[in-house]
Amino acid sequence: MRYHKIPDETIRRLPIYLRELLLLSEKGQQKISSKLLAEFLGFNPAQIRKDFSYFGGFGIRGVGYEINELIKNIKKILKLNIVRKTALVGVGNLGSAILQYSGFKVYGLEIKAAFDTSPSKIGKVINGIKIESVSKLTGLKRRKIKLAILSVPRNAAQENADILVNSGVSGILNLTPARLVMPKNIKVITLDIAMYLARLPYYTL
Amino acid sequence: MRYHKIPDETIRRLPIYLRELLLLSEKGQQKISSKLLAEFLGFNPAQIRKDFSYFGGFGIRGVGYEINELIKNIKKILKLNIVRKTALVGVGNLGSAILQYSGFKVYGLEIKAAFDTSPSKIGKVINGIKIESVSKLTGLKRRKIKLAILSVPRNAAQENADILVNSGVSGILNLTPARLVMPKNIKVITLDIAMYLARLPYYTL
DNA sequence: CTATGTGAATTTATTCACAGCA
DNA sequence: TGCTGTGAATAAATTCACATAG
Repeated sequence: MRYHKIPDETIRRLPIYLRELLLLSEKGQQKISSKLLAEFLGFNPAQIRKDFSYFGGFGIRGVGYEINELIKNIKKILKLNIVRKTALVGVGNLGSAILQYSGFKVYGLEIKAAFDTSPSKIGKVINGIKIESVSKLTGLKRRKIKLAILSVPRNAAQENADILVNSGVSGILNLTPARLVMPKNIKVITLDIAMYLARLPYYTL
Repeated sequence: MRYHKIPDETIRRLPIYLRELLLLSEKGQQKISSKLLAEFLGFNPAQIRKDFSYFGGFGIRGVGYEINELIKNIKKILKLNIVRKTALVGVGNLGSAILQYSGFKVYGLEIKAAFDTSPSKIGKVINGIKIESVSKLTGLKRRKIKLAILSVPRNAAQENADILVNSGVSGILNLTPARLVMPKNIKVITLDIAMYLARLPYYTL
């Protein structure tokens, strides 16, 4: 295979494939074709094959893909082949829902620390995680936590993001509606739930 | 302007513009140029102008855009110019966080009803909304609620989505990791938080 | 024969560059 | 002059179509 820059869209789809494959694996499936996987996901089979081909291709011609092998490969690409420790900053309504959310596990993501400013929350334990003061954020470097979920109020977002970066965090899932200004070696993915709901009326009403 | 199919990507960006413009308006700003708005959002100015041009263009040459006018126009395009009533199905951790989330208001979205199966939750009031039995979902048609947020367990997702469609809902924000099979006049936007976090390690670790 | 892997073709989205209007 | 609106150019992503390997 010749050199190709890997499209961002391909990376965006990998976790979708992974989720479906994990489900199939759980059901005891061993093999899958691009055609069938595409049908399950509503994608085009060529797109699936092309996505995998950027990484060398994981299939067997005439046969298809071995599901567990494919899972291993995608996890490796996404660097999810080892457990990734994550910190949560801001244990409000959304934050505490996230602390209790079980959907991260399948991806090898584990929330290992939670922080808040409110004295009434500090010390409380949610889902086995003791809430710490945000002043303890600097300890993330020592604890080798490189990922963070930010769910503080909007006006505290930039400030806390800055602290996270200073504490060695290099990837932030920003659940606030704030635009974060960050050094460009830091990856920020912003996810404002309201913005998704706001697109629905256009299509349907 | 000649006829153009409006790109989905344009629609995806409109709520981003709207959010920023609302913020600027709040701060008392009156006018904005595509150049400045682009700078705020990290976009290309031509893209912003082109996005607006699909709808006829809202600016004044040599001057820029009148912020409040632009807000009005975007809201109209997104059909957010009147309050859109939304139902929440599934009042678990995530669901109750959403019931208490204040970020929908700026878009004219209001959660007006919440449903769950659990007898221990039915009748409870969260943020002014009384939780009803899912058996009451059929009443959505009468109550003219056309949008829904689905945050039930994965294995209950399809079933509840079907009920929603039968109750007249035409747009669903699917917060479960389930693939929903729906008639194609129903718009589903799926948002699995874990999938966003799962992309971070690729970029940064 | 079957289903992958991949150049080529096509479609879609972004950016350029400038005409046109306040 | 200054900034919009927009065709044209470019870039990116998707899909086709087929050679190739099992």
